[in-house]
Amino acid sequence: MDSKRGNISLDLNLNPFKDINPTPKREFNQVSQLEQDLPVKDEITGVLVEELNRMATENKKLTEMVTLAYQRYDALQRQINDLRSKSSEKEHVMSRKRKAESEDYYNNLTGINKNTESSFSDDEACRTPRQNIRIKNSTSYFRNTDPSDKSLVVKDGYQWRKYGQKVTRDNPFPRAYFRCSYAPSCQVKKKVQRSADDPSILVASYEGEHNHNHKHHTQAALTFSSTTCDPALVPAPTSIAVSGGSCKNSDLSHAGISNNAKMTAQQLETPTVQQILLQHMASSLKRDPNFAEALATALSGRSYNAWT
DNA sequence: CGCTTTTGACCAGCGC
DNA sequence: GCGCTGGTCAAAAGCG
Repeated sequence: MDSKRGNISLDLNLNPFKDINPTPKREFNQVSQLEQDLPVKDEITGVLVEELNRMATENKKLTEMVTLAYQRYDALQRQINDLRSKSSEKEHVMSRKRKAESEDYYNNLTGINKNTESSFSDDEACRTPRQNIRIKNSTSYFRNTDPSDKSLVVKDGYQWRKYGQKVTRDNPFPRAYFRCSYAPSCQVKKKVQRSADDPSILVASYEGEHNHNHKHHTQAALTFSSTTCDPALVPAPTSIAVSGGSCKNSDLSHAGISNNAKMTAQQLETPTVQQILLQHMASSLKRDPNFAEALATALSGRSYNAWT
């Protein structure tokens, strides 16, 4: 893993006085005096070498801490993804019968043979001719910014009509049922339910595929589907979406730094992302005159204290 | 007035 | 057969 991450050393500038102007006059005078006093100069050199060694040790410790934090974060992300995939499998098994029923319902309505993804394995999907047109399912996660909002309305760019609400057994929060209301022929449905673990997260399950392109124009944020990245299916919510998806091409620049923690393990394991992040951190610290001055002050203060 | 939301009733599958 | 559960229907109410 470290080989993928690359060099994550903080690369601290251990000679901060080099780039800082002007050099304090008092220091210059002290150096001049020190040149006249060789025993004191040797002592100062020893102190500086000791300080350099100490900084190198601290740098190494910090590097180890960052590495450890990355390892722990990756492990947690893997656990979350495992739990998500297990719960998704369980839900597919439970609803297999019902999905088959809804499939018949769609067939009666449209006259087109469609199958749910959960009804066939991928191998079967490849072998079965009627798999050419399939009902696609996906799950998206939306962060609800307003805790008082209990309407379960998810702004994903499409126009929905609510046709039912139920309290389910495994979740204290009600589940809302929506149909696409833009086109009568569009049979896309979605279920929205607040996450039992985190009530601030709305879980939207989409069933089917829009047969039109109607969307609102305010598509500010991104979504990452946990089961598919089909752009025709994945909605474009105006709220912030989170999930364990794998849309590698997603532009994360709009997600904001607060969403960094929500990036998938796969995304974080990408060496380029980590390297860019680390390079950005390092360059930001290097460019920041306040940081350099603070570091120089700290070092000069320590050295000055050592001298006195 | 037309559209959406609410909400109780209804239906079908499933396990016992 | 019965009860539980998830999904859907449809009448009434709400809203602009």
